[in-house]
Amino acid sequence: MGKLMRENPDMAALAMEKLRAAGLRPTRQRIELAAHLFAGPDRHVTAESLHDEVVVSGIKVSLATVYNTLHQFTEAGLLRQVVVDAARGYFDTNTGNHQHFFLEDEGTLIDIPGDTITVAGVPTAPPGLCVDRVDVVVRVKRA
Amino acid sequence: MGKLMRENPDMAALAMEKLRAAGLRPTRQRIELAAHLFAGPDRHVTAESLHDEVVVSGIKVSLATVYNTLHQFTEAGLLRQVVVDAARGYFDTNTGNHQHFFLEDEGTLIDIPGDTITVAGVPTAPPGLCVDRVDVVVRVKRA
DNA sequence: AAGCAGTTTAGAACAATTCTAAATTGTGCG
DNA sequence: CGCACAATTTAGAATTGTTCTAAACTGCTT
Ligand SMILES: [Mn+2]
Ligand SMILES: [Mn+2]
Ligand SMILES: [Zn+2]
Ligand SMILES: [Zn+2]
Repeated sequence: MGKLMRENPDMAALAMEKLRAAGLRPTRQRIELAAHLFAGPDRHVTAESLHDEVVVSGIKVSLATVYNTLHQFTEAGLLRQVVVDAARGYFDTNTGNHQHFFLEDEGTLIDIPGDTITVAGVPTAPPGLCVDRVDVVVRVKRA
Repeated sequence: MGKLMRENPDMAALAMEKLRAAGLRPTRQRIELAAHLFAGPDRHVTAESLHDEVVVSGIKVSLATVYNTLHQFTEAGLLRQVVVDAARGYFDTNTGNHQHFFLEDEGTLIDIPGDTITVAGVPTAPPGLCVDRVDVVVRVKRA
């Protein structure tokens, strides 16, 4: 069950579709990255974790390109960033309204569906500012 | 209105008290840092911002000591860390239950009192884990 | 005052991320 | 097709925030 695009024309076609729709030129690297990110269920990646994964799958991509691509995908609305760790940035393929468990020992994220947690009483933003987003992070540890 | 401890024996005495109570030897550097952190209203600092501030006030402290001290204060329960930015760590003198506005353009934090926001429906932690804390960050931008 | 553990520090080391400038590639056009 | 050119990729250097190391220093006890 190889993951290379050249062995999965359907996934590649879908990825190219998605890239064109986002106004991004479908290059080998972007197609492979998009296939890894969007072919299965939602996921949370780090630039480095995604890079390792793609490199192992046999495609040559530089880490700089992974960073570029993650940022471009984010700007295009295909990904969103999640801030839970002051040392690492995470990217999330689930761009809808939802929250996270953060497993501090492992450094992994688990989605909490958007209608699970209710946040009430958020004060109005300070003058001249507006609320961009309300993030809830449930930090969990070994019991 | 100098901020040096040698000009403010009362603040220095209070800081020494606080340090002794926390089991930390009251050194020149720790006294100065504690005075800056705890003499006024609650605040949010970065290692670098606090270092700049203390250096300007005339005391010689290395950045490494600021990092060491911030971590020691945090372990002692005098500070807590706030994660809002993947590139920088923030420390908060308010260790009680409260939430934050994060001004993404400026990189500054504003406290939201602990009884303002209500979070309901937090699911139970995954097996073998327990909830350490639930953080809410209200990200705000220029209107 | 001396001794010593605890503390500070300069500077090196590290880790994550961004930048730069050159090489490569996708796409439109003749 | 095969060129031309802009868009993209890349290696490697640079930057940034933070931690580490090992040597110098300092607060406390005697
Ligand atoms: Mn205070
Ligand atoms: Mn960093
Ligand atoms: Zn998610
Ligand atoms: Zn706060």
